Amino acid sequence: MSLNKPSSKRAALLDAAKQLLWERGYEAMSPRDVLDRSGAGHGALYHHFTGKQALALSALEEIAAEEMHALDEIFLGRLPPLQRVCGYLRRERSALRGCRLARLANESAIESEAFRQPIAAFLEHIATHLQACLKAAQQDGTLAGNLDPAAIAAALVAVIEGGFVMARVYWEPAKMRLAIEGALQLLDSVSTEARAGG
Amino acid sequence: MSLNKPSSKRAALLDAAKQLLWERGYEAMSPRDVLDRSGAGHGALYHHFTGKQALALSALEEIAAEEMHALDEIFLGRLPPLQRVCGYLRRERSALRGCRLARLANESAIESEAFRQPIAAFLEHIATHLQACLKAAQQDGTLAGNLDPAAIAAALVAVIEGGFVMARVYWEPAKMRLAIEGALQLLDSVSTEARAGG
DNA sequence: GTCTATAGAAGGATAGAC
DNA sequence: GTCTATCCTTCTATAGAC
Repeated sequence: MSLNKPSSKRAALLDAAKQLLWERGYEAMSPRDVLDRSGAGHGALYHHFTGKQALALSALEEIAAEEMHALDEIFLGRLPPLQRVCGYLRRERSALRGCRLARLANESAIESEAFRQPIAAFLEHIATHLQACLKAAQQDGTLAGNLDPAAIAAALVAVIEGGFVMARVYWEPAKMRLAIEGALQLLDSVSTEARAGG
Repeated sequence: MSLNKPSSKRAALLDAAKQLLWERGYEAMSPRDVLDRSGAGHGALYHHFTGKQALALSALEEIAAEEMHALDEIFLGRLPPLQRVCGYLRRERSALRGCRLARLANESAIESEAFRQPIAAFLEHIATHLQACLKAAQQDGTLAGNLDPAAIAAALVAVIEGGFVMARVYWEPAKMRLAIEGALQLLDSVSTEARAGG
């Protein structure tokens, strides 16, 4: 407690903001909510950050870093490229909670470049991984060569993000799984690998 | 002006609400905004509706009806089934504005069944049309028979909704088009029709 | 049916003590 | 660095006149 550790409340504020951004989004996250959950007082917030916006931005950047790191782990490994794609698509997700980053796509704050940046970087990170796998699959002959890897990667990212939207609109996680299943069937049809299950 | 038309402000309120729901979403749409835009006074709103929620719900239902009707027109006609699917996917959209209905997926109000209903009905309407086309295509032999129409339809809906999200996150309408292009390439690869341009 | 006046609560931030 | 006290604005709704 009396260790020489500066700003113990700063981390608590960031943690609370990260949770609330996922649960409620940016506009619906009030400074009061953050304070209650973090246990910090009003002063701490405005000492460490210029305001709600700056706090949210720092939180967003941490979230993006965490998620991109998690992605790297999924795409690591020596599996055949299309199986890595499949592994990403089948990844366990809490569909009803929505995408931790892209859930903010429809907030008015998204019109700010600074706010958009970490979210776009995250989507781009997914697309880059997918595209690399698709190219590798084309080179080793397991994926049809006439497809555009960038376009297919974008479509797959859209299936994931759209799947989150569907799960929430129907309030049924299975809807997201169904959409992903459809994407896998299409992908399977254009691949020449032995079927691995699905 | 002096015609015997009851509640002229009711329609104005609904119109304003329909616009604002698209532009800002539910929580960010304040009664004040609606009044300013509609030209109605405070009293008119609370006379015709019990409050903001009821107004938004009525507006949502009108929006869903309009959009479903527009869908019916797109899927009408005598084109081959896969070309109708293609026509829907290529439909002109204002990507940066987001989906008029599903843009509300991440508002906390979505947890209410009544709020969800018109939005889910809209997505279901799209999926139903798509699924019918895919089944027809399988029957006339232009689509691979091993695919599950329900899953493919869900995947295509997800591509559209996810495409909207991507366009807004990147603030680049082309991102949505790229995702749709990827879906079309996949669909094209599992169809046996002569290429119609892709 | 429509308006103005008003109200209680919450949002977001500043000032200044400790 | 952290807290409490305070401030102004906006949100959503009610009351009651016209």
